[in-house]
Amino acid sequence: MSIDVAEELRRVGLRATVPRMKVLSFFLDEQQRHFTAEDVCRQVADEKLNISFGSIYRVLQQFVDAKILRSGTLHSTKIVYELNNGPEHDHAICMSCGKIEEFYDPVFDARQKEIGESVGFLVVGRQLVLQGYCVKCRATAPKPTDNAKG
Amino acid sequence: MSIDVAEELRRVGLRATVPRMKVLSFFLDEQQRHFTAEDVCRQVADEKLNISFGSIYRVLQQFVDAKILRSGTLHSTKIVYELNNGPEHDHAICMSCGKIEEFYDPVFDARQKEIGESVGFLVVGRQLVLQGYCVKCRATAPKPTDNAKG
DNA sequence: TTGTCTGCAAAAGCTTTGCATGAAT
DNA sequence: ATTCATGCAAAGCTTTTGCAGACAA
Repeated sequence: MSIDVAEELRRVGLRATVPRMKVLSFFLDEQQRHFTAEDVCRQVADEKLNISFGSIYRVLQQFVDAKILRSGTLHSTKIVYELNNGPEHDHAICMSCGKIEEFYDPVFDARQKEIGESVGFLVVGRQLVLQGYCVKCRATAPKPTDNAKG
Repeated sequence: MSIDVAEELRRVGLRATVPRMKVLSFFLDEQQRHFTAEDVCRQVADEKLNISFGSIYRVLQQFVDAKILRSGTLHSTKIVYELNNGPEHDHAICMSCGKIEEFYDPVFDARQKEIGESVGFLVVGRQLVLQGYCVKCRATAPKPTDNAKG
């Protein structure tokens, strides 16, 4: 795994340092896809290796610039990072357990262009997060009152 | 104007204090609709009256709780507040000048429910911001390269 | 009077940055 | 050897909170 990530790093013009390789390996290995800087720092540093918060933030931002990662905000104001592989998508987040589902809907793409035109905007992107309750949380605590907007 | 806001405040169970009346009056008077706490503090305090940041934040949050205001994040990570009047809507923001347009689209409402079902979520709300360029900025600096996601 | 609110200032939470040491090429 | 990256710690920025004095009812 080390060789792969080292080459990938050099490919995008970054030196193959330990923190960078650890962070990239972490994203490539995990089943989960969405992590905050704190998540990454905790997971990457636990193996007796100390990697500072400053480096984590710097590396994550460099990876976003290099299109290795994408960043955004989902739950709170914390920045969430995910691998920039696979197709464009939006997110649905469970307000009870935090579970995140990704989805892609062509209807949104089409409508956002039309809506932009109706208000005189050339739309080039969007930030869309659906808030709700996943199957499991609906079963255990079905409380579909109106918590959020919409 | 003072009488109105004082009564409105008491109606929602809040004492009619100077900071609260000033803040509410500010939102009611302005043509613009979207303000950060810093915006409000700057605008409300300039008239020789000193209102602290602490109070601004407390009052804004109380107004959100009382359904007088709505809050969310549009541009940055700063919280943006708007009057909770008129219908539900989403926002389009110009990435060049910051201009904000509000819109409502029933297609989104319908689709978000269907999408939720397809991933097993009961969707109760959403956070949607379209990013683009307004008419004016398209005219002066038409640079529709791919800055943002989508 | 009584309970609430304010201004001040300090703290909290997340992220960024300066700097000297240390590592990659 | 040179250039760049790291760890540490301090600062930045937005928002929250504790507290004593002040105000609304």
